[in-house]
Amino acid sequence: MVVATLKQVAAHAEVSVQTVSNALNAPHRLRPDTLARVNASIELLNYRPNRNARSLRTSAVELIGYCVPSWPNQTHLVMDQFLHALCAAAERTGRHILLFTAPPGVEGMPVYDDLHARRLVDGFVLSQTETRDPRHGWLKEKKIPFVSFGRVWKESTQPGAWVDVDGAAGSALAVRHLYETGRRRIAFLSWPKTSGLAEDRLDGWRSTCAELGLPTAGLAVRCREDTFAEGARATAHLLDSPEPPDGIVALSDILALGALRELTRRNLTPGRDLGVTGFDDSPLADVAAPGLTTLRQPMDEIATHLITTLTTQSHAAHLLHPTLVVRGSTAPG
Amino acid sequence: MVVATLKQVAAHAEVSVQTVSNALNAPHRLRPDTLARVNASIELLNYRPNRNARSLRTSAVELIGYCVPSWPNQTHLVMDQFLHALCAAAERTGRHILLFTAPPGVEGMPVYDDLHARRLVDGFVLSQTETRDPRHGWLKEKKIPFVSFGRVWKESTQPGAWVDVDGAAGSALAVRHLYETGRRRIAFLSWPKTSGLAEDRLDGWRSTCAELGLPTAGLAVRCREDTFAEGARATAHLLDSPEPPDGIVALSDILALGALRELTRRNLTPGRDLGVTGFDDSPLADVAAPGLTTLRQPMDEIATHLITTLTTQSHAAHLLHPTLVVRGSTAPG
DNA sequence: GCGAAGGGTTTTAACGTTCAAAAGGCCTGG
DNA sequence: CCAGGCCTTTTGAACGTTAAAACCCTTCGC
Repeated sequence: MVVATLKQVAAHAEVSVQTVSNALNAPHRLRPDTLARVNASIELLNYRPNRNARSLRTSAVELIGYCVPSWPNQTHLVMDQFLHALCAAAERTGRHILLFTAPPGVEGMPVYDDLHARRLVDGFVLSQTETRDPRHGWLKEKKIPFVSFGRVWKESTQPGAWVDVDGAAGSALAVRHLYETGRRRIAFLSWPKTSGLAEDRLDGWRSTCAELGLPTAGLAVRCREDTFAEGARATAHLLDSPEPPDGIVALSDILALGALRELTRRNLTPGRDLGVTGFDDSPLADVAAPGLTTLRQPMDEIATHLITTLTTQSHAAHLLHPTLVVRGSTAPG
Repeated sequence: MVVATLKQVAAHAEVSVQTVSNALNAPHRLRPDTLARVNASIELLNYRPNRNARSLRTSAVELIGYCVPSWPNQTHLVMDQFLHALCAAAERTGRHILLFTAPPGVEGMPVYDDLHARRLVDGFVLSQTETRDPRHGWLKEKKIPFVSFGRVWKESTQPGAWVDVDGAAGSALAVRHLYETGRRRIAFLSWPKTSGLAEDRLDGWRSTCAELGLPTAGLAVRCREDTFAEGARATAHLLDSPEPPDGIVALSDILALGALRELTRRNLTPGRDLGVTGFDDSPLADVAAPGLTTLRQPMDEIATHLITTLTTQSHAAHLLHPTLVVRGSTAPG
């Protein structure tokens, strides 16, 4: 069956084309009986507005671009959660997500420009934000709408709107939870200093420990990369120290699982002998045994804020809070 | 800067609008000097064709729909790889991927229909195919173009085109690799019988063992779910049997990692004492220690076939072969 | 020298929708 | 009975592009 057009619906309902258009976009303008008649015809002919014609006329495509990241060495285990949430949020406003690939950083900007100039998308959601991300200024200068998932760190004035999750608050939650389950020496597994994300989460651990009067000296370990082996190595290092910790807050689920593995290897029981927490609530946290206590990013909230910020063109900043998902790895000690 | 239109380029190059259009879509029709003049104007005015106008006229949007899956209990660790490959393949033909959400199974079909009827997409890539997937027949009846990632199992005549990876061939590769590294009792960690995927991979293990004269009796274990704990439990069960295996082919990387964990717990060294392989080459395989030997899905090839099959509307079937990625977990025993 | 053929370019007419403005209908009040 | 105003509906044009036909000019064959 070929799709019906406005014209055909109009002919069937014996009104003008514009009236049918109004029935869809401004029903209050129609007399109730006309509206009913038109709607009946719409229903009967199974009419669906042609999005291309609409976009051509209104010059708004209701499509949001998202560059699908390809990390050579970093794993992104929660990308499916993020995309699902982003899609759902977009659909709640009648929009959709258009995926594309582009070189990382500022080299990719011509691709963004092209997509926007050719009217494939109205704007962009950026992720994988880096310190002083050059993409922000570029897009702003070209007047291309965008919103960033992730703060542009260390900048007092942001060139654009952003949404982010408070990593420090996340660490604070983890530390307090470990404290409440009886731990008093809480270590932190981190990454190299180059990552703004890592510093944020590390700061939260440090300040919360200070507030609770807990020691931090010698309890922060930097892992070289995000692997099980590095998490295990760092944990081994901590456990072999004169004063081993009784709790570990890890910067990622992967490091945390590495920690769990090291505990198991030493015949220590995670949760009982030592509390361990991860970050991001990746699928791994659930399939691990014991389940990994971790900090869940509020994906739906993030996505909703991203979409509304982008579509209302507001220059807002949203700092959201992660929530603690408690599983076996922090069973009361 | 407001984007230029064909009209403006035409005025600038002192030709008609259609000539500019031809310069882009059928340059051979123009006299070389005209073409050069038009191209110069295009360049100068930074002209980009408006996709909406084009689509309206040609009724082809060059967008492919993909329903972003949300598995309640199954993890999909290679989705980012898949999406990246799919995007890249689409872009190679000037197309893009449009993401959307829909209820699983046949309940979601009205969403597909709507997207197609409103001309947001030309067709769909389906994934998460199930046994006798009802979506295929539904789409075929509505004449909505689609291609499926995953066979509709056990059907002799498929209602549509598909691309899939030969799981049996994958298992065969794993078994032979373990055989060549000296293992002679090779077990298989599987899932419940309900999964066509699992049966395919299991069959490959069984037949290859038969070919090599290896035993299979008592060496296939079904895991209840895809978790580390189940993988570990099954492995423990195997190791405790009177004749323990010296190799394990697991249906998934997660089960394989569960197996590795159980080995470590028993102070066995994966790779030296027992060879273990996984499936799918998820990021975990690389971050595990030792690295997990696993079967990589040829994502780029899959994506390329999906896109070309969909866009050429051919009724083709492509069965692709996984490749073995050897890491430490099968170091020669 | 004239019709045919053909390459190159322009003209005309859509594609399906919405915007702006005009037209029509109906009621109210004088 | 008509002017004025409000509410509903129609008309005309436009969004930017491409397909098809028409047109012009040159070249070719006889």
